[in-house]
Amino acid sequence: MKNQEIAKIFYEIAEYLKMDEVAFRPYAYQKAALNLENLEQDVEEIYKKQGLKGLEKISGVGKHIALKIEEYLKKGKIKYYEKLKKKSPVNLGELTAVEGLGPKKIKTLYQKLGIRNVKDLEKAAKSHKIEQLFGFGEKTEKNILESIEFLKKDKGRFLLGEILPVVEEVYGELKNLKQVERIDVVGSLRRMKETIGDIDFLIASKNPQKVMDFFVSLRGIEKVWGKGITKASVRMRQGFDIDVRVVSKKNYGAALQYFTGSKEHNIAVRKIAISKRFKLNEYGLFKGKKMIAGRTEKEVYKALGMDWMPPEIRENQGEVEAALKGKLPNLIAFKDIKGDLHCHSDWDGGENSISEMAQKAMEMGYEYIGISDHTKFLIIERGLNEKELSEQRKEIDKLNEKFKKKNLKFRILHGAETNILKDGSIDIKDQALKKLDYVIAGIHSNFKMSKIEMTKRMIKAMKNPNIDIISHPTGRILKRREEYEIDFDKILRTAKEFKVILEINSSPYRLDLNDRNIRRCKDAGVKMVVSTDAHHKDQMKYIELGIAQARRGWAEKKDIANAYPLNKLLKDFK
DNA sequence: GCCGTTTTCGGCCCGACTGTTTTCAGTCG
Repeated sequence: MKNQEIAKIFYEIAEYLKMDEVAFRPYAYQKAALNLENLEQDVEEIYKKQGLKGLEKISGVGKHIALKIEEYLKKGKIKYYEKLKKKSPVNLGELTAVEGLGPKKIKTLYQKLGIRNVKDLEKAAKSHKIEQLFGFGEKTEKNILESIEFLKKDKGRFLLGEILPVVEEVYGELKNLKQVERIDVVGSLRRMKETIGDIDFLIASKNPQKVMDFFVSLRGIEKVWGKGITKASVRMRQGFDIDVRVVSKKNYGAALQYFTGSKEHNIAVRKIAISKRFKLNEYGLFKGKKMIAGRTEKEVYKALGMDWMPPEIRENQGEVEAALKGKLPNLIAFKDIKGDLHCHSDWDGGENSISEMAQKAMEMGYEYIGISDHTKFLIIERGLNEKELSEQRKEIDKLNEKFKKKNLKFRILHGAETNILKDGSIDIKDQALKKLDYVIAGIHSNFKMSKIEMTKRMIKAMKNPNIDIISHPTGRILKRREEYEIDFDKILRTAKEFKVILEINSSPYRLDLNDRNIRRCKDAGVKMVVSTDAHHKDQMKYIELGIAQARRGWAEKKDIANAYPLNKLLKDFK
């Protein structure tokens, strides 16, 4: 599927146009990119079946952009984009990721200092060439260096949500090969880590050579690092590597266990094997030369006196001990989720109407959806004021009335994602908050406060008797922005005392709370909610990412508020 | 460059914050 690739190019075109101070056109490209990104159908399929007319039906795509999509599908590149790139040959993806750098500053840096990428940027900053530029200064230079340091830490890792669609595609193609008896995603992807270094597949086959030949001929491969009889490694066009390993069926379970990891988990498990005078490797569990387990993962763990455990918790964080004692947690799963409580509608500039969002929620098998649009402080997101909230209520009541008449067991809850202002107050009056079914509060401004001030600010908001949920509690953006400074233990104590629920935000760019904080939350007895923060109905599918992090944090059904049926949930809300 | 219960032109989300340029451009959300 080329949707993401084309979207990425359109985003870059938008940035190039902004560099040249072109008005409005950048936003047209951005909008087209957003809609392509969230499109469920393959844009290539649409083009094959309906041609240019079909492309133009995509929201935000008109005649000219449709032609550019066609050009990419036919020739693999877009002339217009190549021309822009030639004019300013800078690595936009890299440079815009640096905090404080936008198209204008990037343009100046290129024109005055010839800076094309982060490497050039770092060199210039370290030799204090940047602070001398007009419009730049000492602080900007320092911030640039700090931001580069942060980006370096995450280098080479990709977001789980970015990679999953590619994985599904490759998985599907390999699975269809008749020589493939079994195939699994292994490694950190099977463990659903928030960022992924590379993609690993394990395959069972009697004819490894055939599988290898097929694998290295897949579409989208840029370079083959190595190809042997049972092992191959390639670089994909999108910049990450895929490794494939083929084993025979009788070793499959042991290999699955071995390649899933984590390394720390495997070391702990192997120590147990040694203590029982066994040897564990990727081919099986051995007593002397005799293989005593290896066909399935379960068999391997069982032979070691352990229960099988979900991949998400294999991080040597106590799961080995729990598995030995038969005390593994019963992890939350998608089937337990009854509704999504953080969804935006077109009232605040989201893509879909309340009714469309509700429809999607029903399709997902939910009992309820919570509409929680931004409130007035966030002007850019068309935040709602008190009056608009009460108008929105009327629309929601009407829709609920309709569902009742149709005997549908489904309900829309009226919430809001309010803003925690600098002093900890909420941007909506208490009177209006009381009328909502529930209230979310989140920090969307002033991220760089001292730890003490930030903790005070958050706690003040949590003590507001109308606040039920804190959204994206640590404020991080993966690979982009660090968490703000906050005393998380104090936050947990306050959450417990004032019965505030903390959100696990499922956006692929946030995943906030993260796995470790989820575990802390659970251990502190604080309730959580898994939400998507969807600004488009198709983003509701990201719930899987949030659930995966919840599982990594050992969360069970009882820990997750939106695993509760509606009546119990409403009782818990203030 | 897109879009249309003000439809083929004329709009298109805009205020706060930061750092630096002493009056505001650029970035962020």
